[in-house]
Order: sequence, then structure tokens, then C-alpha cells
Amino acid sequence: MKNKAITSRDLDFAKWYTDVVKAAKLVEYSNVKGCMVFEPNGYAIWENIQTTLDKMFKQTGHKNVYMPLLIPENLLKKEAELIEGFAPEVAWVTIGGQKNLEERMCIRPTSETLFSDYYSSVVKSYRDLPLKYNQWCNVMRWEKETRPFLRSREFLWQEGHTVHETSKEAEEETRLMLEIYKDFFENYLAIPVLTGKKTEKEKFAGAEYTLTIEALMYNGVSLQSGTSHYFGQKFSKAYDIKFLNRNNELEYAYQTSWGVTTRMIGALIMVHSDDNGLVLPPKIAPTQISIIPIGNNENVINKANEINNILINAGYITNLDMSDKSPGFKFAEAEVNGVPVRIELGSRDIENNVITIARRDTREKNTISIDEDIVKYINSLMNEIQNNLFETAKKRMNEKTFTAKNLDEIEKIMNTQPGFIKGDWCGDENCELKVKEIRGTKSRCILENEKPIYGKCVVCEKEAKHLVVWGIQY
RNA sequence: CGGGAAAUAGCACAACUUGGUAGUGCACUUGGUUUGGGACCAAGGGGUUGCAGGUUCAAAUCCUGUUUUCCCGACCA
Repeated sequence: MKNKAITSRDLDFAKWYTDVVKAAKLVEYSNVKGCMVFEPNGYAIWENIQTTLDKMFKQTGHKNVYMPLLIPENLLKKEAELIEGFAPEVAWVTIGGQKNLEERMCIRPTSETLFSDYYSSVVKSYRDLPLKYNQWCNVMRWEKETRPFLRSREFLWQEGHTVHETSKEAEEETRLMLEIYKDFFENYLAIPVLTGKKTEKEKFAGAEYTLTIEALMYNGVSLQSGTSHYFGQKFSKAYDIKFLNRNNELEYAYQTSWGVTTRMIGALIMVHSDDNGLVLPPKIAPTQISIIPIGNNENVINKANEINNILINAGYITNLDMSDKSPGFKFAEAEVNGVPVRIELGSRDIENNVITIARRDTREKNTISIDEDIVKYINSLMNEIQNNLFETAKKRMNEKTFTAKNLDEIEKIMNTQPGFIKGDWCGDENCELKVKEIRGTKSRCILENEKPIYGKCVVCEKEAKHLVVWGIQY
């Protein structure tokens, strides 16, 4: 029953992950470490993510722009914390044949500098504000260890960069984008997330603060899945973004930035997929329905075509598989590709006046009468699958969310079944480092709406300031 | 970046120890028979053995370097 090309998820999670990536033909490795070829199946998922998010951005007043790929060194270095944070992983470019290069350039690791430089020349007055721009692009960070989607050297993302008249408005924007990410993860990707604030140690270099969404993978490892940063005036001071305010005074502008990446595809795999391959939520699956005629009986082919047309007209992306493969092969292929619903149609069905419908998430098969309203049935089945994936992931996240009073308890949990651990924290970075000694457990985020449970830091036992979620990260 | 493993046809492997110019299964192509969980028969096509040097009459095989992948750490998204 199990897919032969895929290592069991419970046996070796890391191997299972790369097996699924390969078996579902999402990417192919290239000759450059950490740079991958997105194959049609993989790129289609990204396109669907883009389409949905892009609409959400535009509905909240954002516009798309495009910035250059290259950043001159002096521009990058204007914001000290940013360059310090990114220095080890910046990819510098040498232009062939060019001698006495006055200045090096790098491939963008992120575009705060480019946006800020641009904003400094176009922002004059409060009447110009706010500017709410986003760009879809690639960035490059020279990582040492790479894994498809989770950590690659070149990756695709969107980065939103906004400029505001007041700190209040900029902070509202930071919150709004975090909520949009949460909405997208939960209602489209069917992945439940925790939201909170990063500690000083974990925040984005150059930000006043960073808000984050954190998801929990099947194996209990957490994944930082999206971040929204409030910059205050840090970048506007470094890049001289000044405007005349309503009192006719020059003031530095307030900025935000926010982004999500192709890493989300990795999250989709590690949250929903199984030993038979990819499992995709209907709202994001490139192919939503696979129709598989069994045998080449004329009535079967005609009926399959008829059903296909009905579903296409109802707005579904279908794949009518007329290839000469055996039915078993087609079933397995639809499964490994994560197609949410599969319709099987053979002469036996025609004789009995039924249609066989299989769902990918539970792998259950059902028959419905040929007279039944198939669109109505599929609509409700798709909803059910979408909900089931979310509820299953949510249940797992809840089961793997623990509380700990001290380091011993954290260690015990992380050594038996890793997950999210809620634990009090005094706010001292040294205590954070102490927790990290346990299998690399880091602070995921500070829960802003919850108070410390016991009142004492899990490390030093001094008075706790925050309730923090701790976890092992990808 | 440190420690370990690997790289031979699209994939999984064999041949390497003991140097003599590469083979099997699946996949692919063509024809036919099939079709309810990865079909069968027949005939075909495809590899300067990751790349670059070295040793040798001769290198997939021995030596050196390098690149990529995987695992464990450290670092980081």
C-alpha cells in the first residue's frame, strides 16, 4: 500500500522529507549548492500561494514594485545592525574583467536598503504617506547547510516595505500583516500557527521589534514561517527618509517590513504529507481533482469527459488522466502529487450508476449515485478536507504543546517528544542561551496575551517578565 | 565551517578489494494484449563512470584536488 520510493515518516523524518520532495517532483537539485530547479509541480504551488497572498495584500491597499538585484556596498552598510546581522551570509559579486572596482556589490539578502534609499528620494511631505509597497522576488543568503525549501541559498519570497507618518500607523501595519499571514496559514495552507513577538536576540537585525508566526511540524520541530517587523525610525535615520509633517516640521518617517518565503512549501510537506507522498489542502493544490477512467470502454470515457467538463465549469482545476498507465499506477501518482480528490470511473460504476470518489487526506473511498449533484458533493468534500487537514494539524500542535517549570522539565520533554514548550522567562539573554544548550532549544516567541504561568524564570528563577514558547527550530 | 558517508543510464544498484575500456532491475521508445491499487509479451534506445589533475602500456577501479548530496554538530531564515 505504501509508496515504494518514500522512506517511512516515523522511521526517518529527514529522509522522508527529501523523498517526498523528489517523488512529488517539486524540485530538482542544481549544480550550485542551495540553488534548486523548481519543477512544474513545485512552482505551481508557489504560484497559487502568490495569487492568494497578492490579492490579500492588494485588498489592504498595497502595491507591487520591483527593486534591483544588486546592492552597492556603501548602501548596504548604512544601517549598522542590518549589515552586522547579515554580513556572514551576504553573497558578493565580482564583475569579470573589471579592475579597480571602486565598490563591491552584493546580491540582495533582503531589500530594506534599496527600498529605504528609494523612499528617501520620493518622500517629501505627510501628503506622500503612507507608501505601502511589496515586491515578489528572489534573494540570496549564503547558508552553510541547505535543504530544499527549508533553507536554500537562493529563495523566492515577497517582502513588503511601508513608510508611515506616525509610529501608531506603522505599528498597526505591522500587526495587520501578521494577522494576514496568520489568516493565510490557517485558512489556506491549513496550518495552525502561534503568533508572538521575537526576543531581542531573535528579532530581525535593525528592527525595533519583530512579530512572528511559528508553525509546528509533524516531528515536533518548529518553523519560523513569517515575520512582520516594526522599524520605527531606525532605517529612516540611517537612510535619511524625512518628510514635512502636519506642523510643518521635518520628521523621520516610520517604517515596517514583512515577508514570507518558499519555505512555506516545506511547511506544507512537513505538516500534512504522509508515507504516500504529498498531501495538499484543496485551496492551494495546483490540481484539485484527478479523474481516472478505468478501461477504455466508450461509455466510461464519455462519462469521464462529461464529469471533467462539469467540474471545470464549476471552477475546479482537474486532470483527466487518459494515459495508458494501469489504474493502480494512476491512483498512486495522484496520491504522491497530493491531489485532494480522485474520481475513479470504470464500467462497474457505469453499470451500478455510481461514481467512486477517493479523498487524499484520509484515503477513504466512497461511491455516490450518478444522479447526485456532483458539484455540490465535491464542494462540500473539498471543504471537509480543508477543515480536516487544519483540525488534524491543530490537534497535533495542541498535543505537542507543553508547559515547563524549569530546565530539567524542558530537557525531559525535548528528549522524549519535542514540541512547543511554554515557559516563563526573566528577559535576560543569558537565560535564553542557557536553554539553548538543551538540543538547541530557542525562544520561538513571547506570547503577548498570556502572563507567566509560575512567575519564575525557567533558568534563573528570578521574577518572570514574559511567557515564552520554546522550541527546536529548522 | 568541523566530523562522517556517498556520487557509475531518469531512479535503485553491480563491477572497485586484486587496473584490461561497464552490467542488472525499474523507467523510457515501438508494436500488440490489457486495465478496480504501481499490468504482460516481444523488439529497441540510452553511460567519455560528478568534475579536474596525477600514476600506468592501460583507470569506473590506485593517488591528489575540487564540486554536489545526505547525516551529526556549530551558525543562520
